Amino acid sequence: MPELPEVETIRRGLEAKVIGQKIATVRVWRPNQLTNITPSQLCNQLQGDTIERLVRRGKYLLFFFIRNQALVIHLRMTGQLLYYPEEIEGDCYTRLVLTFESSAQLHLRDVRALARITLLKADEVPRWDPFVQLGPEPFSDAFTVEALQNSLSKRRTAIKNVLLSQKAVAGLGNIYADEALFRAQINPLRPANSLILAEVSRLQTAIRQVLMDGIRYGGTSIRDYVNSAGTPGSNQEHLQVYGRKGQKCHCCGTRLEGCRLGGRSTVYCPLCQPMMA
DNA sequence: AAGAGACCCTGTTGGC
DNA sequence: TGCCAACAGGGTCTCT
Repeated sequence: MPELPEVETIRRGLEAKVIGQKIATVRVWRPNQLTNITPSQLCNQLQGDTIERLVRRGKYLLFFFIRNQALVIHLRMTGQLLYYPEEIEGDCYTRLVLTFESSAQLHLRDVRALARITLLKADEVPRWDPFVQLGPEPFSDAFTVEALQNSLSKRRTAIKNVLLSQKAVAGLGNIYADEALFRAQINPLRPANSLILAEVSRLQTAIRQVLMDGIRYGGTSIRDYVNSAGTPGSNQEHLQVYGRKGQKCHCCGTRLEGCRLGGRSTVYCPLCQPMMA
């Protein structure tokens, strides 16, 4: 559930708290959530190192350390990163705890245990395969109408599948993909390569708008999402289609329809988002 | 090569 | 009321 706006909200909340903090201990409860390292290796590598920078790329959060290391966390569905100024006992869903020398702690809490943790050399990050595959950041200069048009023109599958693939643009998940397509008035089932330039342009703008709104409202809290202080966001109050199947379109009053795409539930307005351009 | 579906996870929900 | 299947979904893997 944490998509770009949620991860960015967490990053902004954590930035002031964790930069300059030195790791005292690391505790791991689920070794299989570590992708490329054992719990004892992770502990040994991070102990005594200091967080220098906090970066978001797509839905990934990267903790860069002084000693050329980067801890990469992907929260997937239910992951939460919670900062505590003093040591505190986690609950049964606590999967990873970083304890700093100040005795502050960062907890990864994750009910479904789908979050993934990777430790890289900082200078290897740009060549890490998942990042090589990742599309442009939606707020970067690289995310142009032309770049999006180019990505979409090669794909015959449904436009929503392409948005979820992270290859045309990074950071959209099920919620913001549905919302962006609604705002751009594009049917999620449309073949990606059938979009005309005006539609691609609307989509590029809509993607930036829905993500910007998501950040402005502190993220979307449907089920599990809270920020690093444990506070929910309010963007769920502003959603136009996600989770509203069968309810009336805020724009035209038509009943919103649902379908499945790429294994994900999808909601759209059949009138505002027609199959033809 | 592209596209579709399974898989990992576990709490919640809906149907019988 | 109780039980169980289906569902939620991001990324990765496998198969066609």
